[in-house]
Amino acid sequence: MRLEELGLDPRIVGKLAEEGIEELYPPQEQAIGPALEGKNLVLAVPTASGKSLVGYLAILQAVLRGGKALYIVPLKALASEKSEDLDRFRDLGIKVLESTGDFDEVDAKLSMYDVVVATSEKADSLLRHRARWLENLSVVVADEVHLINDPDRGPTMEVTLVKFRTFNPTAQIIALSATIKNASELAEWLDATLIESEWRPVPLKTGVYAEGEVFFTDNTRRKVAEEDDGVHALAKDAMSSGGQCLVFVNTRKSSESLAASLGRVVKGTEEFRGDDLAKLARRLVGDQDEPTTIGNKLGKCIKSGCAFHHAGLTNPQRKLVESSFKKGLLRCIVATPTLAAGINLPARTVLVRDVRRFDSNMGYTTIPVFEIKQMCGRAGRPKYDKSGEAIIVAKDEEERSLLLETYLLGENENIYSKLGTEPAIRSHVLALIATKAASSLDDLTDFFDRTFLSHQTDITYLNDTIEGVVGFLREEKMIHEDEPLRATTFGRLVSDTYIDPKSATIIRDGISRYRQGKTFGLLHLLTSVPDMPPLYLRQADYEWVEEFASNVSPQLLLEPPSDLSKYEDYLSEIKTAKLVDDWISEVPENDISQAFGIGPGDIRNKMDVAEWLVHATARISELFSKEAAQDVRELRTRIRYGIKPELLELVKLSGVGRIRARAMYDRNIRTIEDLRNTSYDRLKQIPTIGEAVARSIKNQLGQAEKGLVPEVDEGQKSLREYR
DNA sequence: TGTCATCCGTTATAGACAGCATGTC
DNA sequence: CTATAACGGATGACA
Repeated sequence: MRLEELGLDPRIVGKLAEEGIEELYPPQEQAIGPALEGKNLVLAVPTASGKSLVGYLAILQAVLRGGKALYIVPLKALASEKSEDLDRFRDLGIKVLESTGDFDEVDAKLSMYDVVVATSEKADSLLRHRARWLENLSVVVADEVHLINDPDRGPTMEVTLVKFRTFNPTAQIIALSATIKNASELAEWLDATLIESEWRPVPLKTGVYAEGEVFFTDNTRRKVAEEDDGVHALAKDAMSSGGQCLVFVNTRKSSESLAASLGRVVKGTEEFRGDDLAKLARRLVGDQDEPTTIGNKLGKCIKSGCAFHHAGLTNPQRKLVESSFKKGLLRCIVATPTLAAGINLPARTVLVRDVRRFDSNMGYTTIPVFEIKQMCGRAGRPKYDKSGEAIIVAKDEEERSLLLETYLLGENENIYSKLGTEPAIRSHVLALIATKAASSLDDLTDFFDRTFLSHQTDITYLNDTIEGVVGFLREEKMIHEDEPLRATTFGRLVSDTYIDPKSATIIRDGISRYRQGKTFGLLHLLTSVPDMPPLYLRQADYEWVEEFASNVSPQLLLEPPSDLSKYEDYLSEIKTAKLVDDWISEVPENDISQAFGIGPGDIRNKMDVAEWLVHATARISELFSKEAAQDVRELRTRIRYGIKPELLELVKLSGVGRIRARAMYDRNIRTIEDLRNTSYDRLKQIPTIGEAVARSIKNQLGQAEKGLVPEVDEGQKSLREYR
């Protein structure tokens, strides 16, 4: 069917034609009717089969008629991917804003935009902050709604959808999901039209390898040279015919070692472009603020044309790997599951080496069918490959048939609401009360009656939990004693800062014991809260952490646990606090990375969490412990930049972070006053400070040189991206 | 005596969302 | 409750 016949606004059709889109894929075509009619929709189709476009089209159509739209995604990386996609329609007059925790935007600014792309947490946060903009929504697209199944983050997605349906019943909900077994249940819950399909734009051939031979699901077979182990032989096969290859493994270590050895395979192919890769590797090292072991390792791998990819890498490193793979320069990536659910990064061949994975709660477990399919779904690049190939690697023939049955011929799992857990209820009940969406127990039960949880199970048992939570919130003075239920200032603050109420009580109690100089105690407070995921306590850590703990114990604000079963948690908290402490003592990144056995990316993530929590702590201390507030605010800046107190002044300048501030300080430029007395010429001589940064600093001091136009500050831009 | 290959027990294990700025009579 | 790759120390072969 031609695009014009679908009832799309001609302007959209024109724009799509420019993009080379003349007709829709079959599932898109099926979905577009109900989508444009404004019906609620559940579209459950494989990854990379173009389900986003359905969302985009509904959004565009609505916006051209004067509506507003929200596009919810599970990952920040996807938020930028989707907002870039939508931004291509800006000549139609559509203004798109990417809103995540990284990009701060005030409510007032929102009104300038037609479409907001946000993570589910950010969407919920906008609701908690009562953003007026949301009242005028006409379309809500929820991408990857199967996130509802996630124990940690699912409840937010679910609650957010219920809120939109409750407060804005006319808004159209478009839920995009991977193929799941109980999509119909989801559709019933949302009063939505269900469209399911297994169709893919590029045909996908799937099979399982064992002992030199791949059995495909279409009953064909293929022999593979057996001289190496399976993965090497398969990768060689894939790449020698000019294709790119994506390998999924279950640990970071494996991804690094496999990438190194697969590099030798890449070197033997025609597509190997050694010079360009060497250039790329050099760029990688040059881009880093501090050279790290993992960066060097990655550089080495990149030189051989095969990179690894996992969350220990920094964001710039990850992006570099992704973009050079897209360009075809890298021939192979060995990745942990980061890439399975992440951004769109297809390859002709996908190899799944591991179908089991270690889980700290459950031991060694099999990976859900749904996840393996997501990995396999990355095979086949639209427009480039005639077909994609995904092969799971088995140990022996017996396992081969098992894997074939369960993963390739078997059904996906159901998704289940995870909203029934106490932490989720605690946090969302408070938010409902704080935003005045609920003022009685009945209001709360009414709300929970509209959830997917309630659609799936009988939730009368929840009433006890809800009452218990309300009791807890009263006791902790987050809501007032009397009816109707109302949040206290404290309660509203907790809801607004988005921390777990439990965390808030720990912080509030701990902060009251703060005395000047107990900086480590503050750090420990931050790391002992449920919002801070604990660092793994290795056997070798035990001794030093224990010793360190006894040294710093006078500074602590919390009693060490008397309960022996919590002792390990306590040590792990101390270890994490020490990590933050090292960071704000300017211990080189690589030393931290080595000592704690984590990657630079992990350090960044941990510090992000710490900064968020220290901010919440600052707000809480303003309420309960004013004496501490100033010190906490200072600590916050130190965590943000990773600096000792002496650099606090210099870092106020935009474009100046830990590295440049330290460079100036060590050259006796220690205050803003010192900077004024430093000439532009001297400034630009300092390593890491070039002409542009020197000029920007002078501008900020009001010492702009004549004839120099103040320009957008490069330093600040890269800093933002980096964080 | 020093060096390297091999064996064998030990060790650690995927990912990633949230807030918000500052000041003054 | 489950497994396994990679590491590191101990051992042994050999010059």
